[in-house]
Amino acid sequence: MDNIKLANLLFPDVTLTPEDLERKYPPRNLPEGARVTRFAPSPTGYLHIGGLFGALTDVLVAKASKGVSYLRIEDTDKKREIDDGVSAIIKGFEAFGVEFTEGVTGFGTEKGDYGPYTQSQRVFIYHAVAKRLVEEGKAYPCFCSAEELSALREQQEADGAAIRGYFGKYAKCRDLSLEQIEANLAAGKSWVLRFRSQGDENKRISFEDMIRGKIEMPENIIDEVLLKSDGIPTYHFAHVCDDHFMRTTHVIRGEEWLSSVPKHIAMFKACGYKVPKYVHTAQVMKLDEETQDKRKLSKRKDPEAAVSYFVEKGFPKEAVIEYLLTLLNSNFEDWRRANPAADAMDFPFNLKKMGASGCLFDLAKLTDVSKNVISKMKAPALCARVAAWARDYALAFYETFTADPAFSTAILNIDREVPKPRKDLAKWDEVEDYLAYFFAEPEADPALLPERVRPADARALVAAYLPVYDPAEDKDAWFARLKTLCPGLGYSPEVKEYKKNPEAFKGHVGDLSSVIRLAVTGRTNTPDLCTIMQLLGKEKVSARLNRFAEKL
RNA sequence: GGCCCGUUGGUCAAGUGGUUAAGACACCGCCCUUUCACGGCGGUAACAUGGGUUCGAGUCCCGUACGGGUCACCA
Repeated sequence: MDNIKLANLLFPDVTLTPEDLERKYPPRNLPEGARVTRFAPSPTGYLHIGGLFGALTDVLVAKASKGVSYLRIEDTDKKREIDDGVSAIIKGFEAFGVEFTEGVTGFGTEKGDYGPYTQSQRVFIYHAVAKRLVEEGKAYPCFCSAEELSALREQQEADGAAIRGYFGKYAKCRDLSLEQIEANLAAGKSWVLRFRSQGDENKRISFEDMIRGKIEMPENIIDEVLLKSDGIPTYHFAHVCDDHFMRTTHVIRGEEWLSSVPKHIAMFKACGYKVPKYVHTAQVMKLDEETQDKRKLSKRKDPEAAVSYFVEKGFPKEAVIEYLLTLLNSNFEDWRRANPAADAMDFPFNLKKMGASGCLFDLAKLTDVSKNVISKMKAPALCARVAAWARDYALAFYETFTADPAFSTAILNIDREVPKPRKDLAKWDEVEDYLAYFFAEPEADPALLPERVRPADARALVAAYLPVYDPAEDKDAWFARLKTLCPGLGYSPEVKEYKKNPEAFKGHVGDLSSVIRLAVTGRTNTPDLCTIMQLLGKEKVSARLNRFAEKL
């Protein structure tokens, strides 16, 4: 068999050589130990939480080693591709502030010297490498139809074959003569290019996974498809060519790829390329409500699988990132405690600390992380974030919230910027309800009156309080004032006193403040009531107190 | 079915042959407190299972169970 002749027959127009490519994409000039990572999604749908998880790993690993991370679009499956797939991915990363040093930056735009970063634009590279492989007898054309291949599969299943696929005696086209190939080509038969595996099923190959350690598997013996009949490479071949010429040092990907590593190593070696380090990460799972089993987060069944879910709910991007980081490296929380103000992206990420088993996505924990993140924000920044979210997802609220920015900032500033700030808010979609009583008179329900306060007592309190109510009083004066009313109403001005001698009083000053809180806000719990009343103003407060008294 | 990965409290997890088996979330209790939060203190709760190896095993080896992945001209 004249391989050179075959190569020219298959790739008549390809003149570029792998050597040209080596010159075009030279080894990167990076400091010792710098890692080059890539995130390589297919534009087949929205950005998935698992995708964010993986991308974060890539970015952090590169950053911690002063290396490079890049975004490569793997659009080799035209059938599954969706129209705005690329922008969905880019937008997803933008929403969470994840930035790569290189690669695709938008629809049709990219940065970096190792491009193009979109696989459909790299066909010239795959073909140059493929041609060389044919010249060296390491790849061959296969003319089998889809029907023939599925027949083969059924046959193997019937035989109970341990290994299934296109290999050895099943590989009909592996040893076609040049004449047969020429005839097939002349007949216009479509073909794929297959890898001519040199593997031995009785031999084992071992490699090192940075998370799982040494892994041993049988050698690959399958003649995997390198180029599909449309000339576009399969994932496997694109992975080998791209990660070599983009000079990737660490291939970080989901564990679903673990079983194809022997295949990939064989291909790297056949091409004469150095095999990259492999890192197979565990999947993000969730607890299935029906079966109560852990299972992979599914795009179809789980709305929270899409990163857009968190954007819509209004989780601050920092919170989602922080939470993901706690899953990624469990010492993140310790680091955060030691570096409360540091940028999460400066966390010294350690691949070896990644868990090997799948973790459950825990919304309760995310909520906790988020409350902490929000509690540290200053009111003006918080206001801007709430407004930006509301403009997109709660327009009516946006109007009322932004009508008086100074007021909005002031009400969000209550009990904020103090040593122990409140942690009431976990996400932006809670803000509207949280602040509702500032923008509209609440419907105070008399049933929510404290146990120790009967309607008549509440009415008496309002009657006594209104004449002495002075909105100019500060918190201490405000409370002292309330205490002066207590004896006349049968309540104790001191809680301790009441506790010592409960029979002597109807209740204590706290019960009375609860009545005012209920009348003014409709709630049984709020931030500092005195400040709330000051911001509301005397007119509204008085009106609310009166209205409440009438209802009793 | 073959091959591979995984399994420490409800959840995320420290842990690399000798620990009273950390910590965080959730839950419960107490304290603080004008409410509620916050904060503080405390509590319930775990090495899937059976065999080895060893003076000693969550840690090493083998089997079993359960979960996951993979076996496409999808990634």
